[in-house]
This record gives sequence, structure tokens and C-alpha cells, in this order.
Amino acid sequence: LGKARIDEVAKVAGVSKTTVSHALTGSRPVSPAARAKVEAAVETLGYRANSLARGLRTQRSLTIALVIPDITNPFYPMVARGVQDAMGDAGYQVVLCSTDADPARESAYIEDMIARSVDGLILGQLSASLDSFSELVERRIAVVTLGPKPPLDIGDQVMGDNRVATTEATAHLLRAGRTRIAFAGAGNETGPAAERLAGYQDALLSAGLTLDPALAVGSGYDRATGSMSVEQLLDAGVAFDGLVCVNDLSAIGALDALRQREVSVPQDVGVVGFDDIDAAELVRPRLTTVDNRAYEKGTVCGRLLVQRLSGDLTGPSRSIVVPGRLVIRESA
Amino acid sequence: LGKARIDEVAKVAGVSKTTVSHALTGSRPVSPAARAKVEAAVETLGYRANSLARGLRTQRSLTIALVIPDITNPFYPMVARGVQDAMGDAGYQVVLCSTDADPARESAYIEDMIARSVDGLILGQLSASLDSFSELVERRIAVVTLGPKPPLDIGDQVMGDNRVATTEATAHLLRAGRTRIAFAGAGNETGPAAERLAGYQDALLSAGLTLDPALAVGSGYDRATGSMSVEQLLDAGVAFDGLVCVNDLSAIGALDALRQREVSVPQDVGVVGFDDIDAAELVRPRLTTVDNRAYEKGTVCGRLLVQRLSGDLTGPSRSIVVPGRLVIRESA
DNA sequence: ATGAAAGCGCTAACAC
DNA sequence: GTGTTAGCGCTTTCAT
Repeated sequence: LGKARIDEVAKVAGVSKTTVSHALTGSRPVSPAARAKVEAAVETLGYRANSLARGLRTQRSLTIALVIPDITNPFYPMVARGVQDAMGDAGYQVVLCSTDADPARESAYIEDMIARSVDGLILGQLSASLDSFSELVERRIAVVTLGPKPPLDIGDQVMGDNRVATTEATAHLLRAGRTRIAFAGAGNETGPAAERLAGYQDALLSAGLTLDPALAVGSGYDRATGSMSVEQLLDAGVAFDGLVCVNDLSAIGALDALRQREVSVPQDVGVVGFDDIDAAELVRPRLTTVDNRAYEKGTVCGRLLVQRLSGDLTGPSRSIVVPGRLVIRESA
Repeated sequence: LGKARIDEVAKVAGVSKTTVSHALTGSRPVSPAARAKVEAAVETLGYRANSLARGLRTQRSLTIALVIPDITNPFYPMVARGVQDAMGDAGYQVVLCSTDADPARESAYIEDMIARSVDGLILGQLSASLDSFSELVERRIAVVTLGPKPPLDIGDQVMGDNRVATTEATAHLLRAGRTRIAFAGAGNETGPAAERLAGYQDALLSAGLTLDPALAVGSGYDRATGSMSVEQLLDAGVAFDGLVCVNDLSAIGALDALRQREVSVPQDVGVVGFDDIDAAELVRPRLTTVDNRAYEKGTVCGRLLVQRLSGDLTGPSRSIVVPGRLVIRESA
């Protein structure tokens, strides 16, 4: 049991390999009688087609790879689950590759996945050189990118709306009557920070406020970013009654620093984060933040890829935005 | 570029397919001259061996699958990273399969991975029927299990020491002079809870205390488990000055309930958790807990599998314990 | 040190 | 509706 090949199934069923193959894949009509015999033989032998051989022959592996920068970042496991849920039903196997944000590793994974004849690729964050990408284009491998627009058009993209969502989060602070609103993580050159900062500025401007550079502080995406931002503001004697943080981790750091300096949240200062990581609900006060909808992004990526692979979707690359959603808790 | 096959490399290099193959895999001596020509041809053509064809021929895929119950449980991503770090250097590709704790899905994944000729399997939590397992044994696929001892001997195992670690955590409470120590999550039938409860009891007994059934409350592994346990104790008027929780999530729930009932931690009650999830450091007071060493467990699994696959390790299944480590923070 | 040829297990023309 | 046969791209005897 377990190591049977298609010839044996054919022999036991009393038909040819061809018929077994077609009965199993449904690639051409098979008489009910033959089908029944094949199914019985498969059952008794515990047969399962060798997918290496099948893939070699068909040039399709029913496998797609999800390449992400960091599997320990809780955002990506949720994305992965969404992708799996969207593609599993279509019969695709999802292979997860975590690159640790190392461009060399990303290239290596992509090349390896090509060598393994994956049918498609979902790239969670682009850092690799364009070399690997051009190969993707040449080989006509279906690609979906998750995140900001890549320099080269290599496939469909799904992205968030950092700017709009942050505008909304900032507006929430404004609606509470706050007017001196700071931004923690303003100094980041790369990543989504710039868009979030812009969204924050949009909100202030459309509320008729002026931008005070003294209120835009800090850089990075970790807890230290938040605490240092708060300390910088406090030490400089900059008055503020609201704080928009570049992400949840920095917001949690900010909460720490505010508690330490005996500034009460949300009474004295309202704080909002971005991401809605698990910890946002665990800290006290519970963090008001923007749900970046990792799971939904995963399902959108998966559906897009399935459509491309099945030919249901053709034509130029699409770009889909999955809007963030404000989650109001206690911190603002 | 990119779609070259071995014949083309051979032609460009002016040698036979055979020589190209051996030059690339090192499976037999090749003259320096031939090797140089092959390498040049590979370079110019951007050749990469098709791993489906290679696997079909060699019956090895240099791929192993890591089957885990839930990718959104932060424990497993850390394990995955450990496995990857341990196996990547040996040239193995790690494929992650998340089963959502669904036995059917687990079986399906295992069978699928067999069909894909994976060389080995790391099983993060056993729930599948023994059917799939027996096939693993028949096919002599290398298996490492992570977690409690499986009913059938299917390979090496690496596990934690829930009991001993919980004894240590409880002893930490005892050393602080606490004598009325409760356990939250005592009602769990399955999983690691039973071992942890036993460890807690061990500690009390060896401190010369008697076990008060009124102090063993709650069931489950989530935050509600912890809050409800605390409320049950408080409502029943059971005095306690220490609380051992079955895991961090329940400990965080307990912290919530204690704050709500105005019991101060660690002054009135010392609280310890288990797992050391990220949130343990994020809650206030910071949670004292047991680091279950996910990354180390992953590397141990990976190393074990590499040794089995390379033949460096033979003989009966081994069982390796990765001890937990007490992390003292503020809650006790 | 090198090559010719067989074949891993499967599917898909092509014939009937 | 079914079977025969030729490969998919690679490794590996076996022969030189």
C-alpha cells in the first residue's frame, strides 16, 4: 500500500494507463464501468499520483509560492491564511517562503520556486533585484504583489490605503476636539511611513490646521520609536493632546512612555496606532488603531492568482486596494 | 535566458548532458577544462536544473514539509524559522503547511506531501488518523514530531518539559513567600495542560503544602479562561496570593480580571504564565512566564531531520527534550 | 574522463 | 470510449 504506480492501478482495474489517468483527472470522458473499476483499484492500492511526474509532464504543479519578508511578523501569517483559504478550494497548494528581508534570499527563493515549476507567485514585499523579476516575466509566471507598486510591471497588485486610513484615524482624534496632534515615526524614509505621514497631514490641513514641524517626530517602526517620540515631545515642552503613531508597536511604546511620565490616555492625550496586531487589544488602555486587513488582502491575492491561472482574468495588470478600517478602542 | 534545458547547456559547452550533470552535482570527477566550459554555459544561458525532473529521477526532492496546526499561533512561526535556519544550510527547502487543527486537512497535507516526494516531515501537532502515519513508515520517510509522544513510533521526537518548567514557575511564587497558589486552566482534558497542572502540584507538594481542590479552576487556553478563573476564585471567597496560569493568554485574561476587581499584581497576587508570547512583555505588569523556546525546538527538529536524511544518524527513534526557561518580569 | 541510452511516473497526441 | 506510444528534463548505469 502506498507506493503503487499508475501501471499497477491499470492492471488491477483491467484498463489502460490512459483510462486511469483520464478517470482521475477528468480530462476526457470515461465510461461509468471503467471509472468504477479504476476507483476500486485506486482504493485497494491506496494509489496517489506522483506529482513530480505529473508536473514534469503537464508543466503545471498546482503549487504557488507565497514569498514573505518575515514570518514572525503577525501580519504575514494572517495573509498566508487568507491566501490558503482562497486557493485551497481551487486545488492549489501554497508554499510559504520567509526571506528574513534578505534580498539575496528572496532572489534565491524565487529562482528555486521557478525551478520547481510553481504556477504562480505572491510576493509579500519586494526587495530582490530586478533580475529575478525579468525571469518571471519571460517565463510568463503569474505574479501578484502585495504592497507598494513595484518599479516593473510584473503582475497584479494588491495594496492598502495607508494614506486614507491614516487620515481617518487622525480625523477621529480631531472629532474629539483635539487640535495639537503629533505624529510618531515621521522620520522614516522607506516603507509605508511616508504615506501615513501624508495622510495625517491631509487630515490636519482639511481641518484648517497648520502643520507644526515640532509635532512630527521619531523614526523606526518599533516600540522604542514610540517611547522616544513621546519623550522628545515632552522634553522639548511641545504641547500635544493627540498622537498618531506609524504602527501599533510604536503606539505601544508611546503608551509606555506616557504612563511613565504620568500623562493619562485618553484624557490628556489620545493615541492611535496602525495594523491592529493582537497586542493592540491586550495593552491598557486598549489601542485604537487601523485594521490593515491582512486576511482579506491574502484572500484577494489568492483569488486574483486563481483567476489569472485559470484564464478567467486576462489583460493588463490590475491594482486592487483593500481599505483599512478604523478600530475604536480605549486609547482615543 | 531562463528556460534553458540541460541539452542546450551541453551543446553550448561542447560536452554531453552526462558531463553537465556531473559537473553540476559533483557526482563524479570532471576535468577542470570541461567544468569551466559547463560553468560558462550555465552562466550565459541562466540555466537552472528543473527540480521536478531531477526529483523524479533521483527520488529525492531536497524538500521537507513542516506541518503545523495554526500558523497564526506565534509559537509556530518561531519554530518555522528555527527549522529553516537549521535546514537551509544543508540545502533543504522547507514547505510550511498549516492545517488549522483540522485532522482531515492534516491527513490531506501529509498525503499530498508524500505525493510530492518530500524527503522528510516535521509534524507540529498530531491529530491525523494513524492511516497516514503508517504510510509514512512504509515509505520510510524521515519524520520528526514536535510535541507529546505519538501513539505510534514514527520517528524522532522533540518535546518540551511542561511539568518541570511549571514546577519551577510555581517554585518562584513559593520563594516569594506565597502559600495559597491557585492554578488557572486545571480543567483541560487534552494538550499540555495536564502536565502543567502536575508540575504545579509537584511544586506545592515538595514545599510541604497540601493541594486544595478549590484552588484548581478554569479550563481552556484563552483569555476568558484566565478572567473566569479569577472571578470564580474571588466570587467563591477563596483566598489566594499566587496564580499559575496554563498559558500566557489565560494569564493576560487573569491580569485583566484582577485589575477590574482591584487586586494588585504582584503585591496581592503573583501571576505566572507559560509560553512567553510577544504580548507577555507588552502587558502591564509585564508577565513573568516560561519561555517555551520555539526557535530552539525548530532548530533541534531541523538538525535531527538533516542527520537522519544524510544517514549520519541511524538506529531507533530519539527523544529530545528542550527545557523551558523561566523569564522573570513584573507580575511575580 | 567522457558519452549513449535507458528510464523515473505520468499525460496527451494520435490512432482505432 | 479506449489503448499505444512518445516524450516532459533529468540522472545514472554501462560501455568506452
